[in-house]
Amino acid sequence: MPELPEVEVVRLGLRPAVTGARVRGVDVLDARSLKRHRDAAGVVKNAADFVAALEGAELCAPQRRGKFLWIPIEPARDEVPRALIAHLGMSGQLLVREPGALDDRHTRIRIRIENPRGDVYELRFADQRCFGSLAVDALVSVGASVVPSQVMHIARDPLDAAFDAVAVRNRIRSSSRAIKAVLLDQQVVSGVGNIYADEALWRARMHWARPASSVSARKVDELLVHARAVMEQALAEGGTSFDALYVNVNGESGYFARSLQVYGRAGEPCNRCGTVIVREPFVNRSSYRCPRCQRQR
DNA sequence: AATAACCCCTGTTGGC
DNA sequence: TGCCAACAGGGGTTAT
Repeated sequence: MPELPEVEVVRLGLRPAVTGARVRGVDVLDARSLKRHRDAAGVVKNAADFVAALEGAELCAPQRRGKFLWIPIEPARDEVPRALIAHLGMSGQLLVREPGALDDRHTRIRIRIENPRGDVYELRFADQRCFGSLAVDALVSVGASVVPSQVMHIARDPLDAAFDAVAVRNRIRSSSRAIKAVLLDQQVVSGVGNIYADEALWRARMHWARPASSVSARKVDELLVHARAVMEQALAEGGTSFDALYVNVNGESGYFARSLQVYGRAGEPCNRCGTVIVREPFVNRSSYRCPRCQRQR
């Protein structure tokens, strides 16, 4: 999927179009894209309920934690605060289009909005693989923050001002799992996916399979600094696009793919030492690393 | 409790 | 040319 930088690019793109806008109509073309639209017991609610929850709603500025995106709804009196939440999964896109613009492939849901200036846009959720979803979810308070109930268990991400690097480092080091598996665990640190995990590990010169508990505190701190740095850099370059699956709200690709050091570069030389990058199986996916810079030890 | 295995989907690509 | 397996950036649930 879109990982943190890609989701943040989408959030920034949505902001001017949706902040203060009012929902004028909703079309659910494929209810599979509402699998996260559930009641408190976790039972999926129907499309009509989703539409009713959004019709006429006033949207606030979009928020993000890790790879989750949400748009709080201005609450009516005596109503539970709620938000339109989005997870892009592996192939989800949120596009802002002019009304009547040419159809986007795999469009599953359309939301027509009108902003305070009277501009009308069509917010489109397109998703090839249907791993992503939209939903309307209750907002709940967790400590100092307010997040959708489905995001409660998601840890803060490295770009969050309240990210506690020391606590996260200690949590990482308390696990016997492979360091990469822990880095990908959204309940430990959120926002990092397969691409940026590999890139951060390369920058830290660390083998993905090292037991997290065997890595020194200093090295874990370093790894987290690299994870944050690589995601910030990717964000500045508009995110990573390998193909047309990840795009911003205008349907445009990001430029960070050209800056990747290991991900997707099997057979190519490491830019640090010239050794050929290898691809290794890792939980039904792949890990890329430099065999010389990132040795297991 | 923590961890591993498997599930959800569709489309593209590369080897035979 | 055609077929089929492998693969693709996700999270969640179930089993161990």
